[in-house]
Amino acid sequence: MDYERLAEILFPEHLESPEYYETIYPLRDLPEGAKVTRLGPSPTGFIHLGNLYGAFVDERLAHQSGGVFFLRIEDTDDKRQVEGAVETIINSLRFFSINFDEGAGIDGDTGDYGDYTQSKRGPIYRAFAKRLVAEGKAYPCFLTEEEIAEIREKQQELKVNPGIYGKWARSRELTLEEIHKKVNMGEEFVIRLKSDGDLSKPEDQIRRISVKDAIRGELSMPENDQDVVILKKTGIPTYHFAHVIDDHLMRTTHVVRGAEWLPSLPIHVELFEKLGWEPPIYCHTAQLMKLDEEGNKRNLSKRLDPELSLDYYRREGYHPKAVREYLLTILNSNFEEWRIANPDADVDEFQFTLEKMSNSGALFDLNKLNDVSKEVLLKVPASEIYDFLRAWADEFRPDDQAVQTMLADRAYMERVLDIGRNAERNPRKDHIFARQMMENLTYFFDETFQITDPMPEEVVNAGDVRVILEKYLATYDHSDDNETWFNKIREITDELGYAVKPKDYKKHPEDYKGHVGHVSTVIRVALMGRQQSPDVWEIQQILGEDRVRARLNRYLETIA
RNA sequence: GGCUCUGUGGUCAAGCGGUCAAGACUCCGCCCUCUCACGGCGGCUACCCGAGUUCGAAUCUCGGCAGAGUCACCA
Repeated sequence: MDYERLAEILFPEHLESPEYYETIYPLRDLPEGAKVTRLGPSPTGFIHLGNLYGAFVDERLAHQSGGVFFLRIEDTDDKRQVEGAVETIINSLRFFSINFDEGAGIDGDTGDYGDYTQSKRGPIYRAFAKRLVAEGKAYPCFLTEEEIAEIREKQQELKVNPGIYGKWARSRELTLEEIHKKVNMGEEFVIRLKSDGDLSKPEDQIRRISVKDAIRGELSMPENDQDVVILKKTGIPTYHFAHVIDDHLMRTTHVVRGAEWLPSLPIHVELFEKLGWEPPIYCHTAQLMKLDEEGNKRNLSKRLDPELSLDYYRREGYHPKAVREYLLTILNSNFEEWRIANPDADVDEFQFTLEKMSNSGALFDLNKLNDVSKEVLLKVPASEIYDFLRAWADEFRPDDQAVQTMLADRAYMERVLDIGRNAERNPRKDHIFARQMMENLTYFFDETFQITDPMPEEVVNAGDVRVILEKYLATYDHSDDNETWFNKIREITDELGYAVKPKDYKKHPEDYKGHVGHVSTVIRVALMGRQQSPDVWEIQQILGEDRVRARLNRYLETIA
């Protein structure tokens, strides 16, 4: 067979030579050890936690080593394009401080290794496919869908591996004349890799490939024997071919991708071999899992788990720093240790390593995220939290009157946010995510203040609610310091026959109507509408004297 | 079904032939305390199973089992 001739028949258009592309995309001039990584999302615009997890690995690898992190849009599947998706991807990741150095972008591409959108790289793929055909390493296949289905049925009957390979690859047998004729008649075809693999041999004679994965170590699996499609009948490459061509030409050093790609690794290895290139270092990450209804672990799925989309966390109002730190705790097992030793260090100072990555899929743990978030937010100044809440509210709650009024007075809100946080020891860790914070803090604002909790039973039974509030109001002096203020409560407590020390009450409940905690709770409920809150004195200082008196009076009126 | 990956408490995980098998989160109890939170102390709960190698196995080998992934002109 004259393969050169075949290549001309199949690719009659003018194409640059492979050597041309090698020249215009030279090796990158980067310092020793610098890593080049890439994110290759399909442009559906949908990003979930798993994508973020992977993107984070790419980003750290590149930026920790002084390398390059670029965005390549993998839109070779023409069926699922979504308008504005690229922009969404970039913005979503930027929100979490994951920024690209080059690649497809909003204002066109930046970087010298473009085009960064696969659908625009047609001639490049075709040039290399043509070369493969000319060397007898790839061939046109005219099998129709129906014929392939028949082959599969037959294979099932015979209980052999399905697919187009070896003797099943009928188009391999076609002569140049037959092909030429079919092409002239306008028959459609795909280009398939002509695999050298043979898995029908006795097991001990099957060649195994061995790949060193940066996360998983030595990987060993049977070689590829499938004549996979590299160019679809539309002339567009499949993922396998695009990956090999692009990552070679874009000089990617580390390919970070999910473990679901592991089974197709032999295909990629053979492709690199046939093209005569050195493959990049593969880093197959474990997949984030989720517990399904039956209690089984399962991969995160974009179709089944919309609540795990990045948008969910943005809507709830998780701070990006919190999500970032949480991800790091499941990404690198030694991160938590490091964080305890370096409580105030910037996350980026942590040396992320592939070796410390887990091979098994982690279950997403909301409890842990919340805990991490509390710690993270404690370190974020109130003014910054305010900015964050403001942005969150404007994006997700623009018409929510309650939320908007709570944020109207910046200085006031900042004081509210800081309550109990500046204690020299054991500061409060109340803040987790925006929605939770806003719901938590409603009692600071007259517009959203509501009495939701009942008065304590002990006091109600004794009929002392009114007298406690009246005495409290009578002795209230807004300028009292915390200690003076509480001593007054102790006096009222004692006068009315309640225990000043809760312990006394617990020891001899028959001697008292209740204890100082119950008395304070009456004030809490009247003032905050809740039985639980941070320090009352501190809250009062923020509310201001007028508001405090007004709320107490209003409560007395309602029970009059 | 073939191939591949994974298997330590409820969750995430240290561990690399000798440990009373770390730690974090959750849960429970106690302490601190005017409530809640914070903090402190303590507790429950784990090496998938079975052989083998070895003086000794969570760690090495083999065989099961379980979960996950993948077998497209999708990525």
